[in-house]
Amino acid sequence: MILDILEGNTTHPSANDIHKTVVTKYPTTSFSTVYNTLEMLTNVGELDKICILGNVIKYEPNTDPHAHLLCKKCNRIIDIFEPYYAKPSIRKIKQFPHTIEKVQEFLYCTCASCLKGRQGKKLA
Amino acid sequence: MILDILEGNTTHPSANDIHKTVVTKYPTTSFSTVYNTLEMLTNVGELDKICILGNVIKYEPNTDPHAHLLCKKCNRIIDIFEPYYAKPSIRKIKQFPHTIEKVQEFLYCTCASCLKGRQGKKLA
DNA sequence: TTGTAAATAAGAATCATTGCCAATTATGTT
DNA sequence: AACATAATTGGCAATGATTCTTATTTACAA
Repeated sequence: MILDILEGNTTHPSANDIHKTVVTKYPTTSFSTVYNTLEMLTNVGELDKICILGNVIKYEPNTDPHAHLLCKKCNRIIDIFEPYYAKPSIRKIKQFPHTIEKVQEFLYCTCASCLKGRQGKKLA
Repeated sequence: MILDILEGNTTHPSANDIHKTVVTKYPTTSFSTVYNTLEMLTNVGELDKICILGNVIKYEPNTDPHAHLLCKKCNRIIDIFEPYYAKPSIRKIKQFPHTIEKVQEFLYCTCASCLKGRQGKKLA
C-alpha cells in the first residue's frame, strides 16, 4: 500500500503523511512499520529520501535523476527535470573517479505561483 | 569567536561541535546562544547550512558556490569546486526565471581514502 | 545613576526518528 | 492438521537535535 501511495505521487510526503494515509485503511499500522517499509524500499532503490535543511525526510518515488526546486515562501518542493539539472558527468572528477552513486541538487527559489502572489497556504 | 572557529574551517562542524569548542573558552555559553548566533550568521550570509538526509545540520563558512561530496563509508563531507559543480545557469529555467537564490549539490560516493582502504574512523 | 532594550543561560518542551520487545503472522516440515 | 521456526508487526519508550520560555545579566543611552 505504501508503494501505491507513492506511485506517481509528486507531493514528496513525509513518513507522517504516509502513516496518516495508511491508517485510514489499516488502522493499527505503527510508525515502526512505516519507517521500516520506507527504509526497505529505499534500500532496494524504489525510493529516494530528500531532506531540506534539517526538516523532516520526504520520500520521492521518482528515482530518475532530477533536481528539486524549493520555494522559500510556500515550502513546496517541485521536481525539475530540464534543463537545469546537471547530469552526472562523473569522470570529470579526477579525485573521485567512478564512485559517485547519486546526485542531489536543491535549488532555493521563489516559485512561479508565489511570484505572482497567488500561492496557496504555506506548507508545514 | 564562532566566526573565528569557522573561518577557513573545512570540517563542516555541527552546532554541537561548535558549542564544544566555544565552552573551552567561555564555559557558560549555552546552546541557545550558539544556535542564535549561527542563525544570525546564516541570515547575514556569512554561513550556509548543509544537511544530509536527516542528519544534523552542519555549518559551512565557505559560501562560494561549490558542491559537497559525501562519503558513505566514513561520512566525511568534502568540498568540490571543480569541475563537477554545475554553475547556476538560472535563466535556463523558463518556469522560474531570475528567482533562484542558492543551489546545493550533494554527490554521494566513496571517497578516495576509503577506496584505497585507508580511511580514518567513521565519523558520527 | 537609572531606565530600557538586547543578549544570554539554563533547562524544559518539541518532535522526527530509532530502538526494544512481546505479540502476531507467515512459512516450512512432518 | 500440528508443530517449530523465522519474519513482521504494534505499541511505546528512548534518543537527540533543535526550539522555546523565562528569568537574569549585560549593554547602552539619557
